[in-house]
Amino acid sequence: MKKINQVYHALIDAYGKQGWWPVTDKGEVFPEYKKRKAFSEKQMLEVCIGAILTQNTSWTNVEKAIMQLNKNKLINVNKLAKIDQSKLAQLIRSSGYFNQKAERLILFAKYLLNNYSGSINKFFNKPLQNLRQELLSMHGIGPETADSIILYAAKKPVFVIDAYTKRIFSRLGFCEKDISYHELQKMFHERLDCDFKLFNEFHALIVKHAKQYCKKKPECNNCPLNSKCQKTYKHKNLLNKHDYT
DNA sequence: TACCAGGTCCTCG
DNA sequence: CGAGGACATGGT
Repeated sequence: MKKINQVYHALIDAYGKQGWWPVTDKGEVFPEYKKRKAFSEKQMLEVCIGAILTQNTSWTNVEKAIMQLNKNKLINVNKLAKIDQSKLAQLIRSSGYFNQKAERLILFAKYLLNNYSGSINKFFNKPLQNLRQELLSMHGIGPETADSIILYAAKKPVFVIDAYTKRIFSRLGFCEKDISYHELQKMFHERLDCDFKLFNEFHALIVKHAKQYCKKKPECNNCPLNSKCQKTYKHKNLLNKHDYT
């Protein structure tokens, strides 16, 4: 079995299934995505919104913002496309960078409205690569946000790379810490079965593990990947900050 | 108190 | 290209 699969199974054993993406329902934020047969348009839009709002921001801050949007019935393409930008910015204040993000949400909604009659389903009903190119062409949507939307909202198989992925897999010795987004994504695509459920679960586990053990300042005691890690940080108290990578 | 958090865009060299 | 800065809140 490939080493990368061993890492996946070790994470599953340690944390169990994560069941991402977190979605809200009736204005409440649920920590887990309940097993539904298919996302509604509203739920898909909420994932897209969450993907944009969580750019370099903690998810708890994003949850507060999404609850505000829910309260104001703004998880809706038509309404988002029309709302005053400064008003939207205040509603999503908790998610940080609120002026930028308000602009990005409105641009995203307007794009759907102008090109797909506001239908996310229509937009997602495109080949993965075309969808990805279109997402990347939008202002404010870079590779991670695009891939999060493709994987968690459109449910198509692309591996999401984020700061956590780089941190964990460089520490494991799979790559350099400054590897490019594209290169690291290629590593996962070449080594894993092309299965959106696998990509979904794996990435969610990476986030879980990065928050629990493989933090910026790693806590290597009892780390479930300890035996597979090249950097055990056994003497972490003696390390300088720059050695944490 | 300072640092951190599921990035992206812009500007410069 | 790539490095560096701007964007901003809330939790620890």
